[in-house]
Amino acid sequence: MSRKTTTVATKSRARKSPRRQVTAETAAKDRSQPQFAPIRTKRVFEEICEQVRREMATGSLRPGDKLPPERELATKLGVSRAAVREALRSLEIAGVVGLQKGARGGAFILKGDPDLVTQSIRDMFHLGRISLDNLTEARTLVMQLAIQLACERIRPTTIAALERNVDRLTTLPTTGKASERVAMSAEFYRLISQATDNTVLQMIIEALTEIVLQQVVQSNIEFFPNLIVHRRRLVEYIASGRIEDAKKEMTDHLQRLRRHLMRAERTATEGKSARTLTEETSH
Amino acid sequence: MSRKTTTVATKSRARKSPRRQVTAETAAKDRSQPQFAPIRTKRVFEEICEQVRREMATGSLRPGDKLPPERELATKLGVSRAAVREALRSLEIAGVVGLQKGARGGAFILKGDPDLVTQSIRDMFHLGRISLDNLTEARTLVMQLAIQLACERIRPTTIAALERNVDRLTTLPTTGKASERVAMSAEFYRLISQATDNTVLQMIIEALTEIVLQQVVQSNIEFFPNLIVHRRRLVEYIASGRIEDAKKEMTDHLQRLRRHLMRAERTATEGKSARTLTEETSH
DNA sequence: CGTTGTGCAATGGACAGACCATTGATGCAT
DNA sequence: ATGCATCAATGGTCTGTCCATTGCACAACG
Repeated sequence: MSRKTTTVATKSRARKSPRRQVTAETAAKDRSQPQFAPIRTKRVFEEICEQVRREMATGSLRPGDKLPPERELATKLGVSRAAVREALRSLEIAGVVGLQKGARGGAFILKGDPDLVTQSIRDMFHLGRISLDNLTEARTLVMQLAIQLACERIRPTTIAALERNVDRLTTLPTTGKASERVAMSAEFYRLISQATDNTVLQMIIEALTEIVLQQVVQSNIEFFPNLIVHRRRLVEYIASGRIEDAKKEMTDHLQRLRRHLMRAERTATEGKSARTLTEETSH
Repeated sequence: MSRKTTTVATKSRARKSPRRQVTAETAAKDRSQPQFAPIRTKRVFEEICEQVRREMATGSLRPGDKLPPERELATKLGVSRAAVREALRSLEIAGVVGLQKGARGGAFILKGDPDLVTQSIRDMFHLGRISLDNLTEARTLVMQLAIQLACERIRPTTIAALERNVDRLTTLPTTGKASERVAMSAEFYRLISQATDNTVLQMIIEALTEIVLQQVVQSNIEFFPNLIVHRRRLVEYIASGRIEDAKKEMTDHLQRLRRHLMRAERTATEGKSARTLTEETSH
C-alpha cells in the first residue's frame, strides 16, 4: 500500500494530498469525536480567491493595490501557476481585479464594475430564472422610485441633458435603426437614474433597462409614435416638480411597453414551439 | 511569401499569430488605406465564453445541457486545455455552468444562481463603489415597493410563516447571538419579498438585505427593544391589507436602522482614520 | 544636451504533457 | 442478490516551456 502516497509526499504536491488523508485518518484514530467534518474538497483556486477577498474585506487590500506577480504568488502559496491563474481569472470575472501585461504589470484591485450587476441579472434572465413579466414589472416599479427621487434631487444641468436627449430623438428616423433609438432611450433612463443620486438605484435601473431594451430590439416591436410627446411631457413634469404627474407618465409608458413586449414574447414562443414541434417530428 | 503563415497554420496557435502580421504587411503594401484597425487582442478564454453565451442566448444551450469534456472542447476549438479551463472557470463564477468530476461528469448549464447578484453588489460595496447611505436608502425604498405588492398578493401560508418567524424571534435572547437574530431577520424579509411574486424584486431585496444585515452584525449596534412589536404590527397590517400603514411601519423601521448604521459607520471610520494616522506617522 | 532606438527584464497569456482524485459502470466472486 | 475489485471518463492540478507586451535603462546619434 501507499508506495504512491509516500513518494508523492516528497513532491510539491504534498500540500494537497495530506488534506484528504487527514479526514480519513483522524476519523479512524479520534474515535471520541466522530467529527464527520464536511470533507474539505475546496479547490485551491477557491482558497486563493477567499484569501484575496478576506484581505479586501479587512482593508489590507484596497483599490489600486497590486498583487504579487503570478509566479511569485504561486511559489508563496505553494501552488502551481495555473491554479493562481484560475483564481485571478475568477476574481477578474468578478470585477475585483484587473490584469495588466508587461513590465510593471500584474493584478490590480479595481474599484468594481457596476456592469457586473447587469451581467449577472442578464444571465438570470437568459437562463430562464427571471421572466420577462417580472422583469418589466420590476422595472416599472423601480422607475417609480427613481422618478420620485429624481424630482426631488435633479439639477438644472441634468434637466438640460434630458431635453437635449429628447431633441436628438426627434432627429432620428422612425423606421429602422432600432439600435440607435434604443441607445437614446438607454441614455434617457440613465440620466434619470443619475438624478436620484443613489448609486444602488442607478445600478439596478441600468441593469433592468439594458436587459429590457435588448428585448425591445430583438422583438422588432414598432416605434411608439407618441414616444417623443411622452418623453417631453415627462421631462417637463420632472423639471417643474410635478411628481405625481411624472410618475404616472412614466408608469403609463412602461406598462404600455410591457404589454407590447409580452405580446411579442407570446407570438415568438408560439412560433418557436411550432418550429420545435416540427423539428421533433422530423427526427 | 508567408512561409511563416502557412507553416503556423498547421499548428494550433495559428489563430493568433497571423493577426499581428496582417496589420504590418497590409500597412506596407496597401498604401491607399493605412487601415490601422484596433488590433483585436481578445484573450482566448473570452472568445470561448462568448461562444457559450451565444449558444445560451439563442437557446441552443439550455439549463441541464452538458458541454463536451474539457479535452474534447480544447481540440475542437484548437486551444489548450488550460484556456478551456479558464473559460469554464469564468462561466462557473458567473453561475452559468457547474462542473462535476468523475465519469459522467462535465460542465452543465445551470439555471442561474440568484446569489451572484448579491455577490456582485456586495463587491461594489466592499470596493467603495456603493456607500452605506445609498445602500440603506435604496433598501428602504425598494421595501416600500415590496410591501405594496406583498399586501396585494400575499397568501395565508406566508402570513402564517411570518407570524411564526416573529414568534421565534421572541424566544431568542436579546443579547449576544447577533448572528441568529440577523438570520431571523433575513428570513423575515425573504418571506415578504417572496410574497411579491416577483423574482427580480426578490433578488434585489435579498442582495440589499444581506449586505445591510452583515453590516448590522459587524457594527455591534444594540438590539432594538421594540423590534418585535414593530414586526408584529407590520405582519398584522400586511395580513389585513392596510397597505399604507404597513408601508409606514416598514419605512420607519428601516430609516431608524439606517440612522443607527450611519452613526456606527461614522464612529468606526473615525477610529480607523485615527489608527491609520498613527500608523502613517510611525513609519 | 536631447532625442531616438535598441536591448533587456518583468509579467501575463498560452500551450503541451503528465499525473492524481473522483465517480460511475462493469464484471467477477461470494 | 450482494459486495468487491477493476476500469474508464473526467475534472483538478502540476511542471516546464515559449510567446507577446510593456516599461526602463542605456547606448547611439544628431
